[in-house]
Order: sequence, then structure tokens, then C-alpha cells
Amino acid sequence: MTVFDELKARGLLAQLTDEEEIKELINNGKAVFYIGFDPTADSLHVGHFMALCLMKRLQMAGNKPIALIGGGTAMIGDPSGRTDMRSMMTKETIDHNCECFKKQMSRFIEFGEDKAMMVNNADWLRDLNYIEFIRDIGAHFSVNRMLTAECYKQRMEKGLSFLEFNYMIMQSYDFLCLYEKYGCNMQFGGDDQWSNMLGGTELIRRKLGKDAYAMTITLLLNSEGKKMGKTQKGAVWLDPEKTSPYEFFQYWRNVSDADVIKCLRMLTFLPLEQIDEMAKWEGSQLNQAKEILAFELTQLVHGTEEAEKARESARALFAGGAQGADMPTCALEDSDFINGTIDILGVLVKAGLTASRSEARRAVEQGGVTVENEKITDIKTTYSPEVFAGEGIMVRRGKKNFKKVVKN
RNA sequence: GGAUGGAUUCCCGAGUGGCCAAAGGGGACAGACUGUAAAUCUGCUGCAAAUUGCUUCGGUGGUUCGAAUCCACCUCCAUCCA
Repeated sequence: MTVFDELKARGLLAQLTDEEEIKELINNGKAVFYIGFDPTADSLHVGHFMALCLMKRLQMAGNKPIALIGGGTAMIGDPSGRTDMRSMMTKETIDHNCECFKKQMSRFIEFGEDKAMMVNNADWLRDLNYIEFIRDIGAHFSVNRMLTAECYKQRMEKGLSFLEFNYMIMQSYDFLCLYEKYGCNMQFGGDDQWSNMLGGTELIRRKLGKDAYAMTITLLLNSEGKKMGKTQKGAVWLDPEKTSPYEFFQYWRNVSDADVIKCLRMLTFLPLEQIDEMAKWEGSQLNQAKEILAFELTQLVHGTEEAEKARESARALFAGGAQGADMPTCALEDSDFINGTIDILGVLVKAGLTASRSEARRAVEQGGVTVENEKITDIKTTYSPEVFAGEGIMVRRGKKNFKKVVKN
């Protein structure tokens, strides 16, 4: 199966400028392509992960990837797919985030001579001369056309600043620069980037009279049409400090039935035949598919060892087997004890299982708190330091939030 | 620059002097049922030393016994006119 066919079969392809031409290029390893990542946070998340996987797949087929970090474009903020303006980030924050991105990306993609390349558009965007730029580049853009672009339409109601309006031009200019410097003839990105990407191919045509191509990846939406990889706490990060391997595992372990197969196809490297086989599973059997999904992804992101640990912990907790040694743990200090005891509310807050004592109180009152598999019903329950000695105790809020609490 | 409308809790949105920690909906969280899924039902949703106290309705001052609500100024947003 060719790369192109595989991508298609996995449902990764959304929109393409020229299917035949792109197929030809990537199947024969003739593409030099780039994907842009705006450093809007200090860690990559699942959305980026899909793009990185795509890079990897294409690299394996002999194509040359360029990872572009948007140290320049992040100064503006992409209005695509947003209903409100992004908050402005300082240069320092952006630069810090760029560094974080670089580190994380190197774990997935091999960079170096004849391998993948990493560039930062801050290098050419931040020092642009305004007048020169708008004469050279701005002249090729029609405001009328731009306003009809989907990414701006959404913002026509809520308001769009001139700053953000320029984002498309910057991204188009990136493509032009990469084309000229490195012969980059293709751009990939999320489906919400489509109009920005078209801006680039068009700019190259107008400016240089050459053809360049663009292709978007399907956005990973759940069955309710919401972007996956987001929780109420925020994104599911790839940084183990921000989203622990266990939490990461659990996120995928908990996707709904309707989404498992799609996720397996789009995110994992498992052979399609194997996934097709799983697609036949029904009912509770799908639970196994979820574990496979969670394991595969955790392995890709955090390595085999962490993936196994996460799987063991999860099995232990939910299947009621032996307690996993790698449970998320929280240690109490002497100062957490008042008059030699700590109450259940204090334990919950300290363990990060609830945000406040009020919330902890509610959780207990509603019968959602369990300590060492015994339901706690009295909010006045207290514990002395000895209880936490050695292995510590298992505190649980709700079905899926566990923490082992020990004392130093 | 001018005119008008607006800013309320995680989000949408009601509230135009005390009965307001603030209706209703969504979401989140917890319980039941299940398969760590979905759907459904129930509870719950500012903080705390918890029949009470404290902080919150864009910001700062003011009027009043009492302000989310009235007044002044400021900030931001939308629409129309330039």
C-alpha cells in the first residue's frame, strides 16, 4: 500500500489542492513539506501529535519534513477556528515555548543532515520592514478574497482585529520563504488551516509563477463533534509533567465507543487489517480496543516502560487486582497535621482530588469518597500520621480519581 | 470622531434598590444503572472555623440604613454614521 493510500484509508486526509499531483510527489518521496506549530503553550498536545505522526509517516516514505515553529506568527495569533481573540503573549513566553516545542519534537522526529529540519519563523518575520513587506507581499492579497475565507467569516460577528487579519499573510509568507530557501513544495496542517495554506500556494504562484501544494489533516473530532484531546482541565499534553502518563493513558482508555476505531486508525501505527478486525467487535468487547488504543498511544508518547506501568496501574485499580506500585502518589508533611491528625477533607485537598474543602465536603456527603475501599460518609473522619506510614493508603474520589497518600 | 446598545458566577443568560451567593439552560462533578462507553434518572455546582461568616455581577469613586441594580468618570466590545 502506498503512503498516500494508507493516509487516505486511515481517514487522515481532509482537503487537497491537487490530489493526483500530491499523490505522485509523496509516494515517490519527492515532497519537501512543512507543518507549522505555533508555540501557544509550553508543551505540545494531541493535535500536534497527529501532525508529528504524519511527518513520520511521510519521512519513512522518503519525503523531507520541515517542522516550522511559529515564533513569529505566535506574536500575532491565528484567528482560525476561534470565536474570540487570543490573549497576547510576550516575546519571552513565546521564546520559552519555542524551546519546549523543540525539545519535545526531537523525541518524535529525527532531525539533522538529510533528515528532518526545524526552523523558526521568528527568524524572518520579526525583523520585517513594514513598508517593504506590504509592497512586496501585501500587494498580492485581495482583501475582498480574504474576507470570504471561512476562517474569517466566523469572526465577522464577534469582531476581528487588523493584527489577526494579518495572520494569513504571515503564514503565506512563511510558505514562500521555505519554498525559496529549501524548495519546500508542500504544506500540511489542520483542517482549520486550509484558507491560510491556500494563501501560501497562491502567493507562490503569483510571486514566482510556481506550483506548490497544500493538504489538510482531518481534525480529530469525537462523536459529538468536539475536538478531541481536550478535557475541562485543558488540553491533553504530551509533557509528562503536565499530563502524567497515567492520565494520558486514562484519557484514551475512556473514549466513547463511537470513537475508538477512528482514533486507532488516525493516531496509531497499528496495521489497518488489525484495526479492521477490531472494528467488528461489539459491546463490552470494545473495552479491549480501548485498552489497546490507550497502550499504543502512551507507548508512542512516553515509551514502552511508562505505557506498561500505566496499564498495570489501571488494571489494578479497575479490575480490583493487586495494587500497582506506580500509582500517582502524594506525600503529606508534618505541617499538614493539626494536633496530630488530619481530617478527610484535608486529605482530599492535599492529594489534589478536590479543589477546595467545600468540594471535598460535597464529595463525601454524596458518597463519592472511598479510603482503602471503604466508603467514607462522615466529613469529620480524621486520621493520625501512622495511618499513612509505609505503603500509605488509597484515597479515591468518584470512580476514576485515585491517589495513594503516604507520609514522609 | 459622532450615535446607540452592551459587559453578571466555568459558558450562555435572567435579574433595574432589600426577599440575591444571584432564576433558567448547558457543561463539570458525585450517586444509581453499566463495560473505566453511551443513554437515562437523582443530587450537586463561590470560599470557609458552616443553622453562621466572608468575597463576587468590567474598573474606580459616589448616593443610600442598604447597590449586580441609582449617579460620575474610566476600560473594553458590538452595531450604525464618518
